[in-house]
Amino acid sequence: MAEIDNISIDQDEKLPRNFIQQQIVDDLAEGKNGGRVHTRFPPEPNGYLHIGHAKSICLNFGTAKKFGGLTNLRFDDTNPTKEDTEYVDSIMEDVRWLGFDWDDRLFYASDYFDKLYEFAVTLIKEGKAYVDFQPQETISEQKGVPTRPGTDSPYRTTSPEENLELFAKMKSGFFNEGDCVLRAKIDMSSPNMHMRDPLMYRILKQPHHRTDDKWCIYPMYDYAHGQCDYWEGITHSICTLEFEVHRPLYDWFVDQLRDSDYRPRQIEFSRLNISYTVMSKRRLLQLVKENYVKGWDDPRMPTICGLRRRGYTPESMRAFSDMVGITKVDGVTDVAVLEYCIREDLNKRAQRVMGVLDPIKVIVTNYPEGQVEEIDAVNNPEDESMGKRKVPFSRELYIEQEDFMENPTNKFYRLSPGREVRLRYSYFIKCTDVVKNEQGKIVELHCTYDPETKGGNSPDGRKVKATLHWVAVAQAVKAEVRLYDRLFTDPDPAGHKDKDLLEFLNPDSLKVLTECYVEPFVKSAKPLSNFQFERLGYFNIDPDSTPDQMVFNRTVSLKDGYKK
RNA sequence: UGACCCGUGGUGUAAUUGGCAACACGUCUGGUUUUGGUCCAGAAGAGUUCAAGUUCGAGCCUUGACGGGUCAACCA
Repeated sequence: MAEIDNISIDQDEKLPRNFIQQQIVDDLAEGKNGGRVHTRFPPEPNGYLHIGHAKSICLNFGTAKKFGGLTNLRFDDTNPTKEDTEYVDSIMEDVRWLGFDWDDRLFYASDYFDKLYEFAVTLIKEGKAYVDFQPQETISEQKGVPTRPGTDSPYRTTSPEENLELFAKMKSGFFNEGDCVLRAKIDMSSPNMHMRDPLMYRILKQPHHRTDDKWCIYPMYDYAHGQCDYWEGITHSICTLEFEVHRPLYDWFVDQLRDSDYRPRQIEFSRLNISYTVMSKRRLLQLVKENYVKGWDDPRMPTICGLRRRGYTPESMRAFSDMVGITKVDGVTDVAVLEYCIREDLNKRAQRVMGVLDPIKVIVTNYPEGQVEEIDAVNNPEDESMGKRKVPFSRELYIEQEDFMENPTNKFYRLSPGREVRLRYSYFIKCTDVVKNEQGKIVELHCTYDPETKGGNSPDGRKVKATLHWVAVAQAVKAEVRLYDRLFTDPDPAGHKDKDLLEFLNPDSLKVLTECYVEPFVKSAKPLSNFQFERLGYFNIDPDSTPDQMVFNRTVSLKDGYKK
């Protein structure tokens, strides 16, 4: 583990400084916050984390580490109507899986409910907050529109003494949901809508997943976040671009609270978008709820649990996060970059194995019936230390239907009648007969092998143009293989104002093959193990897999240089 | 018609702070190869949204346009 950390630090050193790191360098140079760097990852536990969160996790933990600082995990659980411990657990699992550790610094916004209440009381006493009994629509109307100033609430002039009493009644449950709210008294004519007397508390008579029914008033995000940062000693509060206009409010609350030079600073960066998928919790939830996918961990989902099930490694996701960079530019990253990252990682590490997805039987007519040879095969040509294994070879084999063409085109140089190819690690074979059924469909190929070519080379220096993967029929493990394609047919499915993203759902995003054959070696592997099926791609064992019925996911295909 | 933010090859980022626009992905050649993978060598592709200004010199500073985004939830 230590070794992996060192490697990632070394790589990090080579990366150019992003604008956030630059700002931290500047802050440090100015001697801010006693030279401390402390970040936090603050998800709301109302859904599963996706790869955009992974970028934020890498950014927050990575940035702090780079400057010798710390990172907290904090659940932003100020809305009991949406949150649940199910999400808390999955989020912790995902952060750990990505390779990050918050040590003992696990916090919840709900940890601060008492302090937030006390602070609200202070603001009321200072005449900076008031209880407003107007209906929601009226408050909204009074806020006006961005181009026109708002108007004051009639409750804005209530005395602090009376507000104190009213707020206490709010807390005690005297009022019903919607009767009133607590608002900060700031500036109803501010060009920034968030400064027009924002709501601090609303009444929600709902149990909270941690505080149960202790509270019936809950703080709003804007009222809670900066204060939580402050109390935790956060120095750099990194969030996404949509919070940019919240920053003056963030600063306003913190300024009311702080009593020293220390102040947390909000910095915004652009959220991650990846082509051919969507990245908002709302839309992902819709895909799950309406059964367009099989769950949050469906391997087609851009969720961390989905990508994990698909066969993505933490290393590949961290590499991806580094590669896309941090800016304030709103763009769409090509999914090919993600695919590059997992291929690069798995190329170095994945156990090679042979598997036939779309089989056609080959009879090696001059090979003795009943004979089985154990052929030596290299486990990973990129890593000699991974050693070798034995693969059974016999008279009846499966090869890929795609690897045979009765009337080959110019560029096709695999098996065809009369042509000789190599079976990987074993022998040269030559196709002598094509056996068809009554409908004219090819059902079997008859080949001869050259015993002199054992291991895959001919003593006479004869060359072949292709090497095929294969599996011996008798020893083959029959398996199900799930092939995934992009979820949407449009590079930016959520980017069309006039069209619903469901119009772009890819009907072929999942293809299940049930008649696949894999060499027996895979039987010994654990769930989620990554393999390369030679010439095809990277595959892993799905959690649905059982010893009797193995199930593989295709993580990603190999790059294919073959052009028809 | 307000405030704030953002515009650099197809895509994502860089440009040591004002000095020959670089890297990665992708694409295309060629070589090696017992994976049409990997690896190696190479190529094409932007003159930095536009315009003016400051300057010996601007992707970077200034001003103004244009284009895109965010903000008017008792969500975060």
